[in-house]
Amino acid sequence: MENVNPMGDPPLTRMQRAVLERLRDGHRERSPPPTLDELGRSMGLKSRGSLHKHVQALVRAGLVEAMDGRRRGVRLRDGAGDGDRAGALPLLGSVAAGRPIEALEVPETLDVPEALRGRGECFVLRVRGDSMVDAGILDGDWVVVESRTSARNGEMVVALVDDEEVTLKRIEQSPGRCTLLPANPACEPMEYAPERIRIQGVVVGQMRRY
Amino acid sequence: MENVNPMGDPPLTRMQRAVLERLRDGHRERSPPPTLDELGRSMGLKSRGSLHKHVQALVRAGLVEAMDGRRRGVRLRDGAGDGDRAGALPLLGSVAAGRPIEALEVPETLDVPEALRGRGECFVLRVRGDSMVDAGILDGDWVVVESRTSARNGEMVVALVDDEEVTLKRIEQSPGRCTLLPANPACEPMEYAPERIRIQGVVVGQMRRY
DNA sequence: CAGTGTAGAGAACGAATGGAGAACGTCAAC
DNA sequence: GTTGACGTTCTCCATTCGTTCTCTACACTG
Repeated sequence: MENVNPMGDPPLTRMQRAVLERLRDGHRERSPPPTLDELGRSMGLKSRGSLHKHVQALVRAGLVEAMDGRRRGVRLRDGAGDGDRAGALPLLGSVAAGRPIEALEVPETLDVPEALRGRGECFVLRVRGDSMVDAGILDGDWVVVESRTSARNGEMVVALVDDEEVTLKRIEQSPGRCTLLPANPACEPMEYAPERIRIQGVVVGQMRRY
Repeated sequence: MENVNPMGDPPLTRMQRAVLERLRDGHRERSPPPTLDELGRSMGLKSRGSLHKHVQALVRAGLVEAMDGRRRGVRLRDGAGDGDRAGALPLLGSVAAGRPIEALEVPETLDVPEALRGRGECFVLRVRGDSMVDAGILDGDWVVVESRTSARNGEMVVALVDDEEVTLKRIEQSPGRCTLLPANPACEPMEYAPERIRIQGVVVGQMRRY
């Protein structure tokens, strides 16, 4: 009856989740992987045998590495660290002017240095097209976007237009008018009534690989 | 560095990691490589035999140089001294066309994701000026440079001219001629005899903060 | 009530870690 | 050549650790 596929396993029990949270805490604090005794002590438990069963459930769920005599201590698997700021941000897809965001089939993350991030929650988009080429953003570049719903004039934003199209442009807002400015002489500025535009975030960083 | 072991090898044990940390401490203090006795004494151990086993595990993990009768003392391998700075590359200064690299007064490093790096040794430079603006490299950007002494035509290189000036340009090489091409119509291509040019590296990545 | 699931304690087993120390051979210094 | 330092290999021993299992207690459901 052991189902190896994590998607098909029953949901984690309360205790299993508590163990996972404890492990994530330790991971955030950069503690070495705890032995069963250490983990048990930190949770007020006395029996390695009992704890072992909880840990094995997490192993089966793909969240924890399997242990053995040579792999001691309870280690979280990569990606099970619960969005700590260890370096990876979600790559949500690609953005090309006038289209919806092309979501990826498999969720990905991308390492982004702290120096390129904003203070709030960030995500990454891949740029398609050259509408911002004069601002030094080329086709294929990654942009780091801080989730925000407002922006200052001149900031580069990811904007949702009419709840269906997404675009990356510089924004100029005045009462009754919202202008999205490209950085490419071959493209035209676009003007909208403010209620048609929804700012999804502001660009705070950019990266390119050659 | 904990994850530097190839897939399949068990992670370092606690003791092995403690030995590694002790070696890194000595490295930071510029101490000479300790003998097994010295290292053991500094860790409260009495047996060179036991310690030797830990050191050999670090050798197998590629973190420590192999010892023998002539190579005495425990030496960290290059790059193994930097524990928590595994993602950091040296920031060597800034590069503006026609000037020497402006070295920093205090050595700095910069976090650079693996995705932006080349296979070889890399360093980072800050760009000054806009001679490469049409290639999407703006004043203030960081470029990730892989140390190389040769490049293919069309690659962007950091080149030393006449052993004194440094510049960031696209390179075109033919017999008897070496051309450094800007990406800004306000700047002129420069031609040199090949022996006047020394390629310091090739640009493999770029980053910008807003 | 019986059955099921969760959760804990604790015992036992075997493997692995990690230590001490002895012995051997190599190497450099004298 | 001699000597001491040093790396290497090996044996032996103690402890830790993961794993498996049994038993018990509690809560919930039909």
